[in-house]
Amino acid sequence: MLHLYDTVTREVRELQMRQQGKLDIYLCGPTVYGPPHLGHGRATLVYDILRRYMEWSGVSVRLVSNITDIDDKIIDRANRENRPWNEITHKCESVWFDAMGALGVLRPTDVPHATEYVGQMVEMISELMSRNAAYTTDDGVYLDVKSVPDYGLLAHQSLDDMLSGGGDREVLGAAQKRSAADFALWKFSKPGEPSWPSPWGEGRPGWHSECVVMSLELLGEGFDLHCGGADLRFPHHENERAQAVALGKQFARHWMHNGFVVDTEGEKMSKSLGNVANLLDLVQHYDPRAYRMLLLQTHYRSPVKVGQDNIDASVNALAGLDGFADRMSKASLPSSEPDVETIARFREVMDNDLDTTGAMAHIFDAVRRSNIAIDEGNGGQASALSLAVLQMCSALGLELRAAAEVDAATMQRASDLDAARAAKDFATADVIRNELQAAGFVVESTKDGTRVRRA
RNA sequence: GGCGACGUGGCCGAAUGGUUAGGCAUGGGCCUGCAAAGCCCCGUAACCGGGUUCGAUUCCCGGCGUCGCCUCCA
Repeated sequence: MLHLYDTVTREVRELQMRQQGKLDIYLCGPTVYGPPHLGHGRATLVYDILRRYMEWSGVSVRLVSNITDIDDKIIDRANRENRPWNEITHKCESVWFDAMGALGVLRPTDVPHATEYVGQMVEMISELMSRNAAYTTDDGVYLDVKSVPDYGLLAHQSLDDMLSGGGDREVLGAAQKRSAADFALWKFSKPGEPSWPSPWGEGRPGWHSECVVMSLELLGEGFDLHCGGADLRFPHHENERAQAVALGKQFARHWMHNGFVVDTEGEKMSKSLGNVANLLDLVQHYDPRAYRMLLLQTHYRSPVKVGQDNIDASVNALAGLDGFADRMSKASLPSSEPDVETIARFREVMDNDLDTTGAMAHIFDAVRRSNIAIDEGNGGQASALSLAVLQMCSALGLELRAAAEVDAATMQRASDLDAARAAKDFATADVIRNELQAAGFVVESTKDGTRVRRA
């Protein structure tokens, strides 16, 4: 049984499912107005790991993750570049899914777009109006947060405390708001801006309204888990929840938030600080699995520093694992089942708040035990352990790669090398090895012959 | 100002009131004709000051430092 830290209760507790064996998750997706950055990558990777682990555990997962394809930022960019706004959103969405594909992130089971749910959003806002929880101003429709008694549940701060602070922050929106914490449900459009009809005037939905409508629409009341980056905890998730409460509806029953990606100085990467690193660069310059590896070796709630050293270490660790997969695939081991105890222990570790760092330690341990078994000629043990390793990695979305088959000519040179060694003609053997290495191969001579693979 | 997190060996990064995290890097060894791969070993880690305790990196208090949230943000 998976136990997860819950942002509301601030404790690790069992993740309960409305329906046994079925997990319904809502993950806040991207606003498509620019390229994905490392932070987006972390969030999607963390929940991809959760999803894969649950599915591997036999749970059927429905993962709804939206695309916010109407937003002020999109309009700003369209104006700036003098392009149609939906050309930008289409382009960015396709870049997004390409990047996620490269990272090995499974496509969500549902990808609702905000623009497809505007009608339902208008209905929801009408309901809020009729319940006296919303009001109009010159520039839009706002939720009256005073109508939500436990507003601040996720922020862990009372409304008064939140309003008293803030320092140098500017309260955005209308001066006409009843309270500074009130937020826009509907924004009236200016001429030329994309807009939809509503009883209050032409406009577009507010960000917080999209997710509450789409999550309730697709998953229904009291769905199992709502997740996203820690920066969405407040105000976004707080405000989604506030709307649901004001509607008299039960919202998510468990809240999960992942930690930030920080730069080498330890500061959060954010667009406003300008220290974001583009995810596309990472995916292009490194084995994309390295990012998953790095995240697996960090707890999902801790900040993670992504830098050259870190990525390099992950690349090297991955190379070790791939080398192991390669060794096992060529060792002609007897067939067997994955080692039961090793798998059981893995579950135990993972069920404790997705302890992937512990799980990785456990996997490395199984690799070592498997290597020892093969060195000792215990093929059955080696096979059971290596199958367990592959299964555990796969449960985390980490696909190990045995080296690709090499061409026949190279295989012939490897045989030549072995022949030379057998004849104790080491000079020739060294020449052949140098030749193969120069051609970019890793050459490993063992009792069972020489293994050649691409570096 | 309010709320919260964190400060671990060269780097990254966990758990934990007392006995090995793990990865990467470095060094030594075994194996090997030499390599590579694999395995083994070493590293005398816990920001500072008090306190609780037989015993604290782990709990409490205080300090210092870093970071996050308090309506752009994964």
